[in-house]
Amino acid sequence: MARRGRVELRRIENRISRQVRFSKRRSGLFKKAYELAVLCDAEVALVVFSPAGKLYEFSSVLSLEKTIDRYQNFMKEDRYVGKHDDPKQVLLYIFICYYRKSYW
Amino acid sequence: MARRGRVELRRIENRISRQVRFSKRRSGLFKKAYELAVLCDAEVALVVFSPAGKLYEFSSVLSLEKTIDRYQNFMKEDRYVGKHDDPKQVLLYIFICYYRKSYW
DNA sequence: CAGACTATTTTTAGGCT
DNA sequence: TAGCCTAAAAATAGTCT
Repeated sequence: MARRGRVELRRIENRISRQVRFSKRRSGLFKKAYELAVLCDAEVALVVFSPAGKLYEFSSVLSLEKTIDRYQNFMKEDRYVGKHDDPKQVLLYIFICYYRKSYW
Repeated sequence: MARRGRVELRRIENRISRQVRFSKRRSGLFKKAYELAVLCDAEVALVVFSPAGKLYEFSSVLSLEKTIDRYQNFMKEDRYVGKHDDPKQVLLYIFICYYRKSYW
């Protein structure tokens, strides 16, 4: 019984195993995100789609306006500094819509 | 030496300790997010602001359009099902703008 | 800050319910 | 699916460099 060795970092082929692992590791990930936010006073946003298409999310910020303002300010500052010229950096935009639920 | 006991889940008051812990736990969190995405074939998006205001992000999806489409479809489906009537669920919108960087 | 070290805690794979 | 259990693996707090 118990695990047979170190886990290979690649897609789990068995569908059942994959779903069970997802459920377990998702709990761990959200707990870690929560702990990082509390312990280190960080602002954390996490969005996960399960293989089955279910949506899970975590946000350490209660006020959405606050986060939006922060992102917008971040954008402005970056534009002003002219970092867009750096070829190593890729500007990304994501629009997230989700439901707040309990996790654990 | 070594730790003196279990860690209390509350903000670390010492600024230096908080920054060191942030750096370490951030690495762990991003690693876990990456592993969840690979092992379980999940779509994961993670955004973290450090206490100092630096932005860190992870996305398991290469194509931004794909993620946007997924969110938009998710919204449409939810509206159609009429889940907005559930008082336990709170609709949230977040607009995220960030730079893609390497993490570890 | 970033890396090495290490005792200790935490997470987790696999099995079972 | 979700929860309990256990041995093994991984993460990490504190310290030093």
